[in-house]
Amino acid sequence: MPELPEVETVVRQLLHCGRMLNNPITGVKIFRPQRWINYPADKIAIRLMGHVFKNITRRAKFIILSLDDEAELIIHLRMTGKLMCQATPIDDDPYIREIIYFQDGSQLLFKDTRTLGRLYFKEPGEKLPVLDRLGVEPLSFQFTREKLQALLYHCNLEMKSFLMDQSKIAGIGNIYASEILFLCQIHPQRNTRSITAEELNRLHEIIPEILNRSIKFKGTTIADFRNAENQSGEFQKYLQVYGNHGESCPICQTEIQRIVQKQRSTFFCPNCQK
DNA sequence: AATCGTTCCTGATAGC
DNA sequence: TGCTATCAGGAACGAT
Repeated sequence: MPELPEVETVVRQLLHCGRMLNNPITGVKIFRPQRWINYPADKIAIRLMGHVFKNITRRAKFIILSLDDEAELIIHLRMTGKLMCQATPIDDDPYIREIIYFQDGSQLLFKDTRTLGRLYFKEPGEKLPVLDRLGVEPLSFQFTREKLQALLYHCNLEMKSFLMDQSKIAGIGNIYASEILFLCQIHPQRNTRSITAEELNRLHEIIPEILNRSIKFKGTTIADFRNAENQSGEFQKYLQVYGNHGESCPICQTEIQRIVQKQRSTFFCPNCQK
C-alpha cells in the first residue's frame, strides 16, 4: 500500500526513466472515468494533447505531473494503484485505467485493481482542495520539533490516529505509523497530549529517519505495491511489527499484538511500547 | 473546529 | 479440499 516512501520511489523512477519529460503527448485514453477523476475525461485528453511534462514531484502521497503550461495532472495511488512508463507498449493488464501516449512510442500507464486510486486535473492558478488540506511534509525543513510539538498539543487523538491524519503530518499510512511508534517505544493508544519532551525528540528524529530508510530500499511491498519499474520494494524485510502479530518482538520476544483503531489494524509490542 | 464512522473497491485468505 | 465470509486501507463525506 503506497505511502510516502513508495510514492517517492515511483516519482524518482519516473523522473529518471528518461521518457517522461519533454516528450510530446500524442494521445490519452481513460477507462471507466465515472468515479475516480475530478474532470471530464474527454476534456483532459484534449487539454493534454501536444503538451509535455516538465517535472514530476510529490506532495504527501500525491504524484504531481507538471505540464509545460503549469497545469497539473495529479495522481493518488491509494491501495493498488501503479504508475509506470514503458518503452515497449505491449500490456494486457485488464486493470489499466489510463494510458498517456508519447511521441517516441512510450506509454505512461496507470493500473489500479481496486479502482480506489484518483486522478485530478488542475489548471494553472486553480485550487485543489485535496492538496490544500494536507499537513506538513515530514521530510521538509518545515517539519521542526516545534511544529510537531504544536501539532501534538493542539489535538486530542490516539497517537496512531494522529500519525495517520494527513491534515497533521502528510504521507504516513498504516504501515509506517505502527513502525514509527514501535521504534519510539510509544503505545499506539497514548494521547497526543501525553507525549513527553523526550518522546517528542525521538518522534521528530525517527519519523524522517524511517521514511528515508524505506525510500533507500524502494519502499515496502506487502502484496500489491510495485514501483514504476514494476518491481517490489525491499523494506518489508526490515519491518519490526507491522503484520507480525503472534510473532515475537525483535527486542524483547514478547508476543506482538494486533488491535483495531479507527477500523485499521495497529501492530505493537505491549512490553516495549509504554 | 475537531473528530468519528461509513463507504468505495476486488483479490487474497482465514476459517469452517 | 472447497467454499464463503471477511479482510486489506486511504481519504472523501456526512454526522456528531
